Amino acid sequence: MNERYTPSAIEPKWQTFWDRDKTFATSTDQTKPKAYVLDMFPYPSGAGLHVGHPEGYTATDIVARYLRAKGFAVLHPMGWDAFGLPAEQHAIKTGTHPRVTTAQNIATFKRQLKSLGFSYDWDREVDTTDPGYVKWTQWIFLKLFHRGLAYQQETAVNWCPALGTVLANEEVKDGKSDIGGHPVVRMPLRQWLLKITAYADRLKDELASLDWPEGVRVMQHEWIGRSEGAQVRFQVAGHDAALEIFTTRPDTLFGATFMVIAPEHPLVERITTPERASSVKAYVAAAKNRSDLDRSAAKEKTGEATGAYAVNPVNGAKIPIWVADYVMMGYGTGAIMAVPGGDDRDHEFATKFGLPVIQVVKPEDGSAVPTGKPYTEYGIAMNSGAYDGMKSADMKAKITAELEAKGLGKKRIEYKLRDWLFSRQRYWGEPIPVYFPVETAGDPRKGAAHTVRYDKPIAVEEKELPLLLPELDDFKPGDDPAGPLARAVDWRFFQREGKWFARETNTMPQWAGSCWYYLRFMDPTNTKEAFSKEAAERWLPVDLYVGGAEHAVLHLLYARFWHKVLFDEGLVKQPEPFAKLVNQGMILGELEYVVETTGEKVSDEQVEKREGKFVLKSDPTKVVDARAHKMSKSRGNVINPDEVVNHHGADSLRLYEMFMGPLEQTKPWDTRGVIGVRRFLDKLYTVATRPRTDAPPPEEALRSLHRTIKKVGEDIEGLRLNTAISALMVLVNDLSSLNPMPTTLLGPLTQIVAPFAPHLAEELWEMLGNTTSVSKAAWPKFDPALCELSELTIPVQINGKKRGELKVGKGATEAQVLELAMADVNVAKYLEGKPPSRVIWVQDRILTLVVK
RNA sequence: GCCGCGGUGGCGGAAUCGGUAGACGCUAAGGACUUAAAAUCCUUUAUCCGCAAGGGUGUCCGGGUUCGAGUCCCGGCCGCGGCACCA
Repeated sequence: MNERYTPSAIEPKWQTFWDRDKTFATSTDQTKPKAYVLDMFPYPSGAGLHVGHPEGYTATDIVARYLRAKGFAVLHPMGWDAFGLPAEQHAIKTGTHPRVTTAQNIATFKRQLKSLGFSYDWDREVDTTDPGYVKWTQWIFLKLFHRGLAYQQETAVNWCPALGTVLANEEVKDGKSDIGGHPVVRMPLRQWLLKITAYADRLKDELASLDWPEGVRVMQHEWIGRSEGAQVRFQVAGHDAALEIFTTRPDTLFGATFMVIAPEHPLVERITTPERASSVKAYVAAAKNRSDLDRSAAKEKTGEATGAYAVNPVNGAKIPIWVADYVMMGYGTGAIMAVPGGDDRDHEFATKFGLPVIQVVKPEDGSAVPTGKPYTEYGIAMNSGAYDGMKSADMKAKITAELEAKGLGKKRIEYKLRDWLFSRQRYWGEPIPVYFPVETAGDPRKGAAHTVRYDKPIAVEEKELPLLLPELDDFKPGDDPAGPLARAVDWRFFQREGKWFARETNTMPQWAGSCWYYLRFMDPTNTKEAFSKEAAERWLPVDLYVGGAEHAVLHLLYARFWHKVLFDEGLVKQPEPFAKLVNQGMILGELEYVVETTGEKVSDEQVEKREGKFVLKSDPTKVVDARAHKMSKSRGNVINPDEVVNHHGADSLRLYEMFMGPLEQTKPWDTRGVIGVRRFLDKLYTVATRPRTDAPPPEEALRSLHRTIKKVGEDIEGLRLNTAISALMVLVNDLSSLNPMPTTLLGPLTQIVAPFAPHLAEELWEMLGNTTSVSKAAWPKFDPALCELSELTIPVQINGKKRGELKVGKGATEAQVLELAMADVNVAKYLEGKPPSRVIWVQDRILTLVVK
């Protein structure tokens, strides 16, 4: 036994033990209740683990260890989201195969995770790039394909020349790629899409059933963006053509003073008058070439009149049709009726181009609408013929029904959600398991002229899965939007029954593997199925899912979509995969102090606070900005968890990250703070290794123990891990004066420390003479009677101000406490001899007296 | 602009149901031990007046409800995150 706590000796010992003993193998005991505790699995980057990873992982580890001790069969797995761009980029630069890089990175991540003592069942490790996993990702794709949920389309896509690939709308920010920040342009390309819109309503409605952060639910709700309105037909004057528009406000039809159609609208050319043709043509051409960056950066409205007019179906008014890029082809019908009296954007446009504005809705409360501004709320109809005086909502329903009766319109529901662009022109992803007939006279592998019939896709047979990637030496995308796989001609083209076929050269996006990994964890070695029905029934849904808020929409929406498809296939019985979701907050770098005027960095010792602001001690006129920033290589504020482990041990790192503050909160790292939890472990070690006695413990110590057992359990269940650790510190402080140490206290103490600092707990547990892991022991029970303080300090308030304190036994009655209070000198001073006019006694908490 | 989250000592945070604001930890100061340093231990640490007892002030700001408000209500300010021509 060491004199002092030495994590570098203890931690490897127990990590090896857990590995050999398979301590954390998932229980197969069907009589136990189940708990599925899941982390968002990482992309194993070359940089290794950063301190953000262990935050969520420690939290779930604590929960998993606690639940095992409470008698649950716990599924707590870990794996790798290992397809993805960085490995491919690295391959392009160095020629190293992504598979090699990926394997190295996984090895690093795994070593680091193991060094932190997480209780994963490593026999269930999954790797999305493993052929045994890819097989089932492709298998699920085929399910979607056969259900008509995967289809091809020539679409204007976000082509990123620098990355040599197409990006989903979600991966483009302000016209630049989310990864790398390269420019993105629009170009038409044949693409695979998944029909997530077919599930829009279910994805929206079933959000309500989830125990998820409000913010994430709201974000998904808005992303889906359902709006109810009407489709209305406007005849184009002098043409045998009509403009179909979508509006959520058919009640403002009388206020439509012009129409706007998107530059890409099919009617643009046909209806434009000869006089306007050249201007419109130029505008449309310019709009097509404008990248997303330009479109989103442009504040000012632009547009051109087509010279054509439309007829308002409700009043026969002839109104001009304009082309403008503030109307997008991808939403609704690509055409709108513009109501400048009731819509900000239309108002701005009307103002710029001098178009008339008619107010058709007034506020219900009779208040005036400020002139020069549209009134966009619901209210009372005006300037709307026979509808004047109706409430907006009523008029909306009535006018829609009337238009429908005349065949001029109908109710319509629109979504912002678009179908999911599912193909990527990359190498390092799952090949899409589809091939196409090839029309050719020769051998296309040798360059014979050929036509690939992309319109006749054929699914790869299930028994041929997995369809693996070909070996390549050159991973460059090149200029060919078909992607690097197009160059692997021997892989791409094959003959069957004398006919030539070509494989799909697009691969799946990185999201594919992460859409269902939580299902594979339930049954990771199954070679016959993606997962068995029994496993699904045993483990679904995921009871606790912890990960970063950056996945609020994409991953979580895609995974829910796939899950619902599998639900419809009858493969899973729950409509939703993740019952409870928690986002861990980001860990920022250390606080930095910067002089506002000069930008000079200073240390916290050079700074003091005056009137709510930090200023330089040496020159208090200089204001210092104190803030923490996101960790980044360029800023040089990255904390490497390995260094913390080397210095203080994994238990200290785990404890510190949990002690910093609430799990969900963003919080700055403070290296000096680590010493606090390290001292706690040192103290615990000292207390637990001092001479012991079998004599019963003093009552106060016993009460402290029971109070802490209760609090730690409750706090873990509520994921309040910071206060749980604080409670453990209080307990150890309470026990530190006991010498010799009563043995009966040490067992439970070790057990409740174990989820947080498992290595040290195992060591102490062994010293107590146990021969099996502390994690095999049942969670200690507390005695409610021992959880309360025996003597309470009750404050006495007079007219809301605290004027005294009384020591009373728990359960003291109002009369008893009042009598004591009246006897208190200080209380008496404030009563001035008068009896209190009112006495408020909150049992065991506070006594308030009111005197007039 | 809209939506979500938040604002408490020098710092991270606690106060879970409207009931002693500042638990726990860091930092800082003083002391013990030591030849010395580190480590450890002890004391103090919201702020102002006071030797003390005690008292004043105090949870972003301004109002309100209440015996009592960090907590509830109304109005504002600031920070962070998301969305952003979606008709």
